[in-house]
Amino acid sequence: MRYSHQRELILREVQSRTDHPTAEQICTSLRAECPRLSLGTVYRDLNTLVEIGKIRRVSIPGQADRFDGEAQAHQHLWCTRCHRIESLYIPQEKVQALLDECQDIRVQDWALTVFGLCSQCAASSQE
Amino acid sequence: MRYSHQRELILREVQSRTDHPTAEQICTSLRAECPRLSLGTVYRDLNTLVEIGKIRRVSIPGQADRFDGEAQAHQHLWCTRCHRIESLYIPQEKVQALLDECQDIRVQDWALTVFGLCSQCAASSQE
DNA sequence: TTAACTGCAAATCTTTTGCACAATC
DNA sequence: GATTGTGCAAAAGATTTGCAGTTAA
Repeated sequence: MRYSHQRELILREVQSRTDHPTAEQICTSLRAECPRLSLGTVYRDLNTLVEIGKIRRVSIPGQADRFDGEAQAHQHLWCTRCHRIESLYIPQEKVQALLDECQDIRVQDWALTVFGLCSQCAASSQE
Repeated sequence: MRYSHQRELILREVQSRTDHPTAEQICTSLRAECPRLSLGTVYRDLNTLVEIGKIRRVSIPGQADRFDGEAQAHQHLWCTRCHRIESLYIPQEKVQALLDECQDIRVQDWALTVFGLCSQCAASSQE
């Protein structure tokens, strides 16, 4: 794979953010320094970056995919009140204990998404 | 909510199948007994049935949503070889042990999707 | 009778793709 | 110079929605 200015910008943008942006949000932000950047290119480069394992895709039903600069496997919380995505870091051995149940299948990857209230919203909802 | 013939048909169709059909597949099947059934109605009724907890939505990135007549929480395997979805039944206490890690958030629901080879494909891929 | 539900078609939203041009190696 | 990547616009795919007519209570 050959170097590409756009792909590098997109990678840095995703890695520098913790808010799990969509392709559209990434494109809008980057147009400040790269006005000609097209949404098609952003989608193409994001797909490439996911394929080579530099970033991760976070899918929430009914919404545009979001992207996460944290390359290692972890989990996500979709806050049903403030609609933000928060990364969760459940210890790998706990996840492994769960996947060990899958005896006869061959696990390649997995995704755990929790729906509920993030710590802030949970705290503010208490009397 | 008032009774609806279409919604009842759709519920029975989803409950009677184990292949996690898409809205389109459900619509096509049901047109045999309800020729005028429209895809819009199928989507509307599926959303309603998910909301009231009678069925579950299964989302795989980049694909049309699928629906599962098994109302209770469980997990899914997306076979990367034969592209079928298989339900997994990991014991609740194992899942709970994992969710117990989420101390400060309030869990309402969760989805665990495993990507890999189903038992059939895993078996046939061995020498 | 009236409020909810449906069929139909058009609209919306997300993502991909074809193509001519530009950038990298 | 050959090939990969990009911008642009159009296309494709999934899902929602407006509206007029139908149906359940």
